[in-house]
Amino acid sequence: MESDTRSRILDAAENLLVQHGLDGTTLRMITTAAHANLAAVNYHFGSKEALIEAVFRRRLTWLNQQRIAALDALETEARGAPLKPRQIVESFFGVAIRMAAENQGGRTFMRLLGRIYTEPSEFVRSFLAEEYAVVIARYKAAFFKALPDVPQEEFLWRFHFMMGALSYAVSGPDALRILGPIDDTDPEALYSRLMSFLIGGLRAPLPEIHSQPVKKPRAKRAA
Amino acid sequence: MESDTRSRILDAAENLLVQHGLDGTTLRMITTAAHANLAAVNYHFGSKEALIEAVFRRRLTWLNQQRIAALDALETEARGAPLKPRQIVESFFGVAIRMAAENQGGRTFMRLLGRIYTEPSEFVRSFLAEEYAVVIARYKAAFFKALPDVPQEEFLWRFHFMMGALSYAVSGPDALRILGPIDDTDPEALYSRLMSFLIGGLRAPLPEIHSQPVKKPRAKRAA
DNA sequence: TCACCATTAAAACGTTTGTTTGAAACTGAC
DNA sequence: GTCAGTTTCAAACAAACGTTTTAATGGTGA
Repeated sequence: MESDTRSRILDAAENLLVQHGLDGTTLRMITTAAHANLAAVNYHFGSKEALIEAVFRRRLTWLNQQRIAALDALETEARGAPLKPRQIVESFFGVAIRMAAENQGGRTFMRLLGRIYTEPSEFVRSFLAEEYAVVIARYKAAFFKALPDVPQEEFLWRFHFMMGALSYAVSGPDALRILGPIDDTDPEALYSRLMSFLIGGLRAPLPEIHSQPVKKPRAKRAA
Repeated sequence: MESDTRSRILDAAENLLVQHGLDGTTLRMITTAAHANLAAVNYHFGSKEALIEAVFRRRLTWLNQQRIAALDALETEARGAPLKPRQIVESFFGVAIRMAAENQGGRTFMRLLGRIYTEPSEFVRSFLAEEYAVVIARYKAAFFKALPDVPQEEFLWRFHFMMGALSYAVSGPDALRILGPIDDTDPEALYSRLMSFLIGGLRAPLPEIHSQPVKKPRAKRAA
């Protein structure tokens, strides 16, 4: 019988981590919220770091599997033909947005993931890189096949920018309050808005890089 | 004579905060790095929170003043005519990117700012909102004048997405390593890349929001 | 030289941190 | 009912935290 104390702790930790950060969240806060004993964390997970890793792995593995499955489906349907850039972007970011929209837990996790992504903590990056490795490779390949004339580097940068936009998109009402009163209660609208923005950014004309010789004098459409 | 212990502490804190976060950075780490006594922080700033606030205010006020000055210059030149959306975006984000490109301190600060922006800590948001209030109002107005048919809400969301992209753009090599080896040593190239992306996202067709009645059945160019 | 002020220094303050301990409580199998 | 194995519990651990205190230091004007 899978102890449900374990998952109560995971849920509580997820909620508190997104609210107070990695170091700001204490084991006592977590165990109190989970109605568990303080020692339960070290018993079930071994250490605080191990708990944090478990919080991320629990949903991130599933998320990236969904992404790969989505890409598989697209590629099967395409029968070897290159995918449209829009399809690729939608499958990658759509899974994330959908996860954030479906239930409160997914929403919390996506916020947490967006926050953690830029955290330079070494133990975080080690398992993040591990979790992302295969999915990034797959999407990189799909993209290069779709747009062979767009330099890999250019795509990676845009992908990176898109991750930033996604992170802020799910960051919750806290960050938004700085800009003034905005309604963020409609996940469907958020999905549409973010997708428009991402596709627009992705298809923007390639920049002219002045630091090194540019092949074509005129900027051209990327997609 | 302005104590230079004070500014040594500010510099050290800036560097350590971006690396370890707000709670992960201790006063002992800061004072050691600044070659100052532990008590110096409480003497010069009063508390750890006050120090953090000083770290942000030192550069953020200047940054937003630059933004307002840039907008002033544009509007003077336009003589009452609406600005181009591209000009507005370039003046807002260009200042930031330029700050990150000019020296190591500016680069560190922009990374720190991008990280802190989504932090739901109350004391952080209170002075962040205060610092951003006027500049946001000015840019909101300029934008509404430039694109009167684009709903305010739509613009705010896109602005928010753009902030996310900027945050990740300056987030440094740490986050990038997840995507694989990318060269981020060229600030000029980064500027061009981000600008292309932002303008592309900004000018994307308005999304169709299905949750509520949409005025126009066909998506139209936002700019 | 003296007194005055701002700054630095070392030491200690009470809390809180993650972790460990050893006993108690519970579980299912025989 | 007993016993092994798992899980929970209260209590304590050393270490590190932000802050405070008190004394020493260094320079400036009278």
